[in-house]
Amino acid sequence: MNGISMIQLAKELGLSVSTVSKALGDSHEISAATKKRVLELAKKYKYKPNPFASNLRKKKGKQIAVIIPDIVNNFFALAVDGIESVTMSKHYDTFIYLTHENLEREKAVLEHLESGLISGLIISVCNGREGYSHFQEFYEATRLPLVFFDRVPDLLQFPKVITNNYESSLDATSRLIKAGSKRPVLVTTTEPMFTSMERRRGYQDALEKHGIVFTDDMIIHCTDDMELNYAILRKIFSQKKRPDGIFASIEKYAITSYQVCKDLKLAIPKDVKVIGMTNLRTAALLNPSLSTLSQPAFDMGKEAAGLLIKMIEKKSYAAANDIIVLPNELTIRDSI
Amino acid sequence: MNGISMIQLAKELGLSVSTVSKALGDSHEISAATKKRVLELAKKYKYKPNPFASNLRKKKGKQIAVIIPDIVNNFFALAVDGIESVTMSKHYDTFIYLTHENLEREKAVLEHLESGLISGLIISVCNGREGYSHFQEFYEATRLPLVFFDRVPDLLQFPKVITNNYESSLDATSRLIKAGSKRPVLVTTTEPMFTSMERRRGYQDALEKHGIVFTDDMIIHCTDDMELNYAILRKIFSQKKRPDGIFASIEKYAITSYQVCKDLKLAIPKDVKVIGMTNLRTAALLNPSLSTLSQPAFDMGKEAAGLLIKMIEKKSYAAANDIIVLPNELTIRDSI
DNA sequence: GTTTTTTCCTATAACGTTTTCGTAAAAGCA
DNA sequence: TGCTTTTACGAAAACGTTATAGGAAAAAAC
Repeated sequence: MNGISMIQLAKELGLSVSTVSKALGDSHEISAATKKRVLELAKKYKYKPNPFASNLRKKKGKQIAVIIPDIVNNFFALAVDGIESVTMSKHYDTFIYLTHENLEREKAVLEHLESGLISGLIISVCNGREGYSHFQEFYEATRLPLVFFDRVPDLLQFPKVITNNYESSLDATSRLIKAGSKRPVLVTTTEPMFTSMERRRGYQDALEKHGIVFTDDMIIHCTDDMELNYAILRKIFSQKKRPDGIFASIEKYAITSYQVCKDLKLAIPKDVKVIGMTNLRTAALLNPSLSTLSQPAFDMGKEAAGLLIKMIEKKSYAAANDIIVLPNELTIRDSI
Repeated sequence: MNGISMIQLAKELGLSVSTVSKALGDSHEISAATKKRVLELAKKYKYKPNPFASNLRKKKGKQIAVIIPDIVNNFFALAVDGIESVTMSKHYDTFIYLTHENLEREKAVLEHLESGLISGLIISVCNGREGYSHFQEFYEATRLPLVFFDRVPDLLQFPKVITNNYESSLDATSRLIKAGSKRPVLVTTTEPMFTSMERRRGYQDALEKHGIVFTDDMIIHCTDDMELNYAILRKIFSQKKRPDGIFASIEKYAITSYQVCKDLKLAIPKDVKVIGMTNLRTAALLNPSLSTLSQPAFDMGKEAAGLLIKMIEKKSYAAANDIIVLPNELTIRDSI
């Protein structure tokens, strides 16, 4: 703000503002000698172009936004890390907005961003599927490039970065069964999301593949309320005919499952085998170490940001309907 | 970008642009009737002021930046969560920059931000103490408000949000000793930071208070290299005269300590008592559950953002040298 | 009924860039 | 030489706001 402006540079150099601007932009219209003079003085005064003036005139800037449900979650933190690694290297600035699974908040952020503050947007949507129209509206209003990752709106035509949720869930469930589980349950969210539906599909197909009859009570719906989740799981695992396997499709549900088993004196993996969908670094240190299906969170962020910037810089229009699928990683530890 | 502008609003209303601007700004110079007309049309067209034009003219905007070493770390993630909760409610936009403990990167970000993109800055500095001059230079160049949190440059006069590292370390160490540890060690970083120095001071004073003679080898210096840390700790705990207590002053060192004890078949807490400085949510699920000294990360973020915005909006000049101290929380579990 | 004040609005100049267009001088070419 | 082309720059308009100064009409004051 307090720095020197192009006008002052021009004055001191005895040049016009437009010449200075072009020289700094390395335009072919400017002679090498002049460019050198300009650059040197600019360096001497540590000249930095005013981004507001520049963005205003060019009608776009090098700022993007990331909208995610939560940052206190290893998956999203890793994704942001991946995004930032790209935006940093490409000299973009990254805004961050947290929705905390609140649809109204998500809409509000989107509406706020219609002001044109940014040149592109990376999103992982919040829980629930009732409405995705605000994304469409945002796009209609701004025509700005949008990239979704992980939690994507399946019905909308936007570029997406996702994982092979179906295949890897099928795989994980199969491993539970092969390890001896006769009745593995799926612990998932009450909120219907594309990702969790895919995981469920993989889970059910694995059961079918191994000749296990699926019944509705094998899907355990948990919530955002950890206390309530504990109660739900405890009740189910206190039954005589309790499950002997858990595929926890959400990070925090694996932890609660562990707690319930510990408190009910159910031995893992003898009584209950567990695989958790999680990126927790402490998975290996739990007792027993937790087998995990982990998402390539950092790479998802990287891919999403790379795609977005490509779209912003129009190096590739083809990207518009790209769907990038990255593989989840299954790590078998002592819990199965 | 594609939205309607003030000029078009003015045209359609048969008013001048300045009238529209003032009406939208709820100026007293404009009659209630006119304000109503303007507001209604603005709403109808979903008018959003162009932030670049506005910021350019006003010479400031509602954007701030957060510079932190890492986001894949519960402490910083929580802090960002706290910051965002404030910036959201105050309608500020939050940029995020990660230094990954790289001083050059930190300097580069700061220099980039000298362009005037933001109106304020929240920082937790990266490892090492050799240079803090870039912060001073940034301030001289921009005169922008700056707030540090947790990892603060002790020698610079800026507002800070920290925790009672000294007192709580003294307390934690005392608990280790009272629990029976005759020779508790401090596992800390090689990088000299204000925070870790304070923790060390608390640790040493606790030893003295309980009549335990301190020797240099009771400070175990770990690095960023997890493998190396493992080797260092393993070597020390393999000795005949091994320590019987650990105060791990950095999150990840507690985990490594657990691993080493597990592999060396040292029972926690019988053979070794452990307290870790960490915000890990899984601390309670480790085997045995880890006693923690945790930082009020979310609140630190909240306080820092609140302070910053107060300074930006000049509601309080007095904030300039504020130091806010929040208490760490000691949670005793099974590891001592 | 004149002066003063208040009310409500407009004109215009910024803010610091980028871009379009114009043009003098230099260079190329026959 | 005279013509065209290229090179290297400048003038000025634009981007969409906000702030300052001013002014006409209405209201208030004397």
